[in-house]
Amino acid sequence: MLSSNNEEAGRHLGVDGLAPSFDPAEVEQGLYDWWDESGFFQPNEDPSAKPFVIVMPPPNVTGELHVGHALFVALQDLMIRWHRMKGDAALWIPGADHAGIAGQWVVERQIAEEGLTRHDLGREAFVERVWEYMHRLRGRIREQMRTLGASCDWTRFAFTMDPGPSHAVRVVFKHLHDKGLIYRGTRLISWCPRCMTALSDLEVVHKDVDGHLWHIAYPLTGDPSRSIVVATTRPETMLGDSGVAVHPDDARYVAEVGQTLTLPILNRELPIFADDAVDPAFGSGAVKVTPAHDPNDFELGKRHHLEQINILERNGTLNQHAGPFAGMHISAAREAVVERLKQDNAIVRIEEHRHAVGHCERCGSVVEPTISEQWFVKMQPLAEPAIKVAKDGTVAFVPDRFRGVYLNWMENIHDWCISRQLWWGHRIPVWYCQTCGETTVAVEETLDECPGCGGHVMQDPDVLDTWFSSGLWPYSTLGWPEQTDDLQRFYPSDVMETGYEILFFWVARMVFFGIEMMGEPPFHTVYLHGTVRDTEGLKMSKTKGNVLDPTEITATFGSDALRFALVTQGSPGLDMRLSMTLVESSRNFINKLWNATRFGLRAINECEIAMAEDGPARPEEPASLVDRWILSRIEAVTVDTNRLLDSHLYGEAGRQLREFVWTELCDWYIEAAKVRLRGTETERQVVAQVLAYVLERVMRLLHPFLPFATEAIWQALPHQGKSVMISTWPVAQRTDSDAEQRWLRVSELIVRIRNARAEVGVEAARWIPATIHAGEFHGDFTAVASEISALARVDSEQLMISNLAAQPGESDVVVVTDDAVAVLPLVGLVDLAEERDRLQKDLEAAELERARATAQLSNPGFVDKAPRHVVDVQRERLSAAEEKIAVISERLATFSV
RNA sequence: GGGCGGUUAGCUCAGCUGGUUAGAGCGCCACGUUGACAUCGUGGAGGUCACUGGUUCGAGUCCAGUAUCGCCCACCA
Repeated sequence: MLSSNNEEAGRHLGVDGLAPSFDPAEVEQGLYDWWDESGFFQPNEDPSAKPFVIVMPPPNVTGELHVGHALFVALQDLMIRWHRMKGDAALWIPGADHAGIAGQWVVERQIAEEGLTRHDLGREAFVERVWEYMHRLRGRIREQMRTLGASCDWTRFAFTMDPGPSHAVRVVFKHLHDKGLIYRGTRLISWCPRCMTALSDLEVVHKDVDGHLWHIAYPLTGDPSRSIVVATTRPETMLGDSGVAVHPDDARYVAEVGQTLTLPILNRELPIFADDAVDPAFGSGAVKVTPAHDPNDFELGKRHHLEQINILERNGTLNQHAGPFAGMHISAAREAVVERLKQDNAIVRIEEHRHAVGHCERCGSVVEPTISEQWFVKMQPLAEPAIKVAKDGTVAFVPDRFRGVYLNWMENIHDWCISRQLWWGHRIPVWYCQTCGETTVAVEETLDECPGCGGHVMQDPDVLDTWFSSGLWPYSTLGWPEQTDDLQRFYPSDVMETGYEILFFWVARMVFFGIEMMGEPPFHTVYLHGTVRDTEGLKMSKTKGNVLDPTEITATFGSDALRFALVTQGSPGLDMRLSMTLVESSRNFINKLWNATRFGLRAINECEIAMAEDGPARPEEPASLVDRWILSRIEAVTVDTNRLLDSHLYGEAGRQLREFVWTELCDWYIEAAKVRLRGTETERQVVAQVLAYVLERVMRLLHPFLPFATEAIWQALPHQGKSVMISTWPVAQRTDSDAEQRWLRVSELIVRIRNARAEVGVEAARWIPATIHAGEFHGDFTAVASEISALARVDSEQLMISNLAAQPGESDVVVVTDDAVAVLPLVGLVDLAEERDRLQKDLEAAELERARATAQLSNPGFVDKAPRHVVDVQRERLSAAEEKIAVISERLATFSV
């Protein structure tokens, strides 16, 4: 019976040794709770420990988690577990986001099913409903995170709408307001008529749509028989026109500048004026100017003191300024206006025209630019230091190309519209006195009276853009503005790991807010992952119905399998496709690891291998070349893993570990171990020690990738350690490249013998005799004769290793490697002609090899300029090929046919 | 309009500072139950590294250009 020495963990794990095959449900059962209850998720309190902090991108509390969340959990948990094992005070702060506009929308849709709107409920009751929803979902999201194994510190869980972060929002608002960086202004903003709120530039997504360019004739007031033709893609906005602009040098219109036109339908008089901004080559060269509904025209109108005529109501219907069209929704107005213009013969021409139209990021409605009084953050002063830290590398990007993307955005930034006409979110902390008219910005949640005159105050009805509060996340979660111990110790954080799609929304804003409020950026590294797509490469979305539920995958294959698939499939900054076969093959790998340990454990327990608390000792005097080889390899892999993790190449590190376990440990070492365990007691001891050492090391290296499985397996090993997650991260011992090279010769010979057996058609189960002529490496081959015998299925009684030239007989198969010749007497099996063909193929390969090496070496530039070791490799290659050719040729010569 | 990325085996992707015969998983073919694993083993087939130039002794890797797919940014009405 295989049993665990760690009763506590064993009890929680329900693991009593390792079952015959890996069962994710069994393994993950209760393990997370045990970790959590043991306090392993909280940062190391040792004051000398270096903090390593990741602030989790708070998922929106608007739905279940999807595989995109599983990806960030996998990557962040990997980094956190790795640093925790390195002895750092690793802190991963979990949280959730109230998701302003998205959150409100979800609940609005829910009550719509009851036939209600938010106005039927009223603000207070509606907000109450949203809170209920969020409370319910919050727990669900937390459960899913736990299922995924996220080792975040739940005692520090934060929600954007909680009192602490909300207070931080008000303090920042007041700070920026007092500094003049937040202002209220009447400006042209993007308005979603469906959500009935202002949006920031980022919340407007531009889509190219096929439209038309309408050419409309505006008659001259002074001479209605003549007209100027303007071109527009949005004819309905003509209702708000207050001028027509032409280029100052445009000869066609130079005479008309200063005159006026009569606006069709409404008969308003419009001045004709000149401005450099007009492109004479586009359309008719004359542009209608609608200052209240077009960003360009807004600027133009300001320069030329034009009237701003707002034709829109908040809900997207046209107001009294639209004359006969008042009350109509703007989406219907285009057709109506065009129809009317046609009747009036004002339409001169209609062209096909493809152009970009802004849509609401959340609901997809066409966004209307409109003039409105809103709150803004003045960006220029905040952007400057945020540009500097990206340029000088204070904040690094992985992959680095996102630095440019970030800078391009920061350098062309516009002021940020932060007020939203919603009910769900942080209320703007501004109070207006009904008596004296004074405006007060308060950090308190409520203000009872006007601090100036004691009059009655009313709070601004609007709420803040949800990204305002997320932007403060790296310190609002640590108790700021109180100078808490957490804040002292854990700000700034280290790595910001998130999707590239929120680089501007979130990352950029955290940077400038962090510098402004805390005096330094909130992290030194931004690691950006890609989007998880479906098997077809399509983005997952609820409407497409191709969203994968991580908990379903987890239930079948386990969290580790999903995480390993996500981590090893991806590369920083690139999208990836996730398929079930990929998750399945990851699960298969875990099963392999599991079973390798089952094999190892038997030897370890039989030999009663002692292990210190933090793992077994490195075997001092390994008996065999295979031992030296695998011990060297595990150290090399340790070096590589460290190097790759340091360079944020997590996927590559995982793939490399998988490769090591499967190919080197299982296919070679364990296979070789099988025969050696039948050997002397000393040999058995060594094998068991090596297995213990390597397996224990592998569990630690893989723990950040496969937290559940490695813990379960590690607990089954006979040591006194408490948990692999708080064991020491491996640092490499010396490697032994001599052993690695020598074993390579042996394994190559074995592969070649197997290959020859297969080609000749020797049954797999059949043991055959062999003579190996090993020249200068004869000693190596002798030392591992039993391994060769077992792995190549050569009868050990009949295996002869000699440094004398082999004397192949008539029906022998001859296998030639760089370092050895194996002669396999296979009487009755060998077809001479086939054998000759086989050798002929080998000969051709060797000749090609020789030709290539010769070509390289006869190139004078190569020998002179290439580094010594590269040239040496070619020389060795040449002499090996020559030797091979000699041996094969000699053998071929004995075939008389 | 500007910027960025992908293009490597049938499929999904690695290939990190240029250096032997370009790798893995899945799929495919042929065998196969040795002290773990059929969620497996052994052997094998399969690639003009999108294309064209260039730099270099040497290019999948660096440079320039082309094609193609995709993404981001952008107030030409």
